[in-house]
Amino acid sequence: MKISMKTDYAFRVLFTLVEHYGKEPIPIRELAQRNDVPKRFLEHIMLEMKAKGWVCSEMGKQGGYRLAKSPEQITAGEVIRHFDGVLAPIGCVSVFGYEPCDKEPKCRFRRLFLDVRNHAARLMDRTTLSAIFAEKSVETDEVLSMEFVNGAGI
Amino acid sequence: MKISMKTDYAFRVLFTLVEHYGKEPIPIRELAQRNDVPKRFLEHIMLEMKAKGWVCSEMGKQGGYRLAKSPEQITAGEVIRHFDGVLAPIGCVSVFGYEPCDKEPKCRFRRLFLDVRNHAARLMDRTTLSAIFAEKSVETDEVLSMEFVNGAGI
DNA sequence: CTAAGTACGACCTACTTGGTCGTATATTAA
DNA sequence: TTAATATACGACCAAGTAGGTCGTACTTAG
Repeated sequence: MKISMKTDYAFRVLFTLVEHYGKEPIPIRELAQRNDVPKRFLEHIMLEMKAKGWVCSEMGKQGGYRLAKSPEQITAGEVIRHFDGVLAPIGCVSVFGYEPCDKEPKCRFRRLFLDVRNHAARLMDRTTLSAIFAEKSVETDEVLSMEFVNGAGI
Repeated sequence: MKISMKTDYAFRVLFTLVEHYGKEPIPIRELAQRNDVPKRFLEHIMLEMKAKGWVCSEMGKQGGYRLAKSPEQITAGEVIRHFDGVLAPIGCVSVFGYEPCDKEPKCRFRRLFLDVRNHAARLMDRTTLSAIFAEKSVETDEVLSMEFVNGAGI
């Protein structure tokens, strides 16, 4: 269930670009340094993001990357779905990667997994980069202790 | 985000055992056949489930597996968490596998991922085998079309 | 004793993750 | 015009995981 490093790196860099939205392009070298991402690896990630239309590039000296659309137009859902694929726990509750369920037992989970998936999808797809950016970090301790009370450790 | 084959297989077999709860033990051979699971692979899965206390075994001829507790006492959450590990999308929102976040950008996601994780955890941990078993399969078409309208394909 | 079970560690293959490297191409400042 | 600094992009690669298979020892009913 964990998100991949690619998604993680992509988000880090996107935030730097959000912060810098409207200004001059930032070279990969700097994006990599500031976010502690391996530079050569980041090259590939940037190309993917460019193909997705989230960022655009300028070549040559003084070149680099900038956001291609406003931060309100990029959702967390898009990014995660691109780098980590389909979010649904099992195929038969996925819309994108739908696979009919032959096995009866599998289908018993539809309701449960569908709930999980729908909630995740709704949240992820409604949350834009600017919304996340504007948000304050949650206090770690508060959240953890709350969960321990519930006993619902994951 | 997909669940592993192990989890899938485990659930299939658990349901067969739920159906047969209170009767004579079922040999792996039959569990494998009925649920279309590779027999030799299932052996390992059954051992893990036995170690978890979900099933118990009887050796020798006429032996096999049966449920070790009542279907109300086994939750979907336990099973998934055992076979697929921590459910949290990122470390810093996990209670079990907590890892402090050094990177600022990562923390921006706390609220979003925490919501997703908490909802998933609550659902999974509250849903017992008997609850899933009692439930009717949802109509496939209904659900899919609903989702297409929302445009929230995952 | 034998047939039919479980128990369990060793092994294996294909795929995925998380990268690195070389090199071609574009842009600009001197 | 050339050196410096960018992006572009395919090839490669090491380690880990997923999803198994196999051999074999042990257990029990009939």
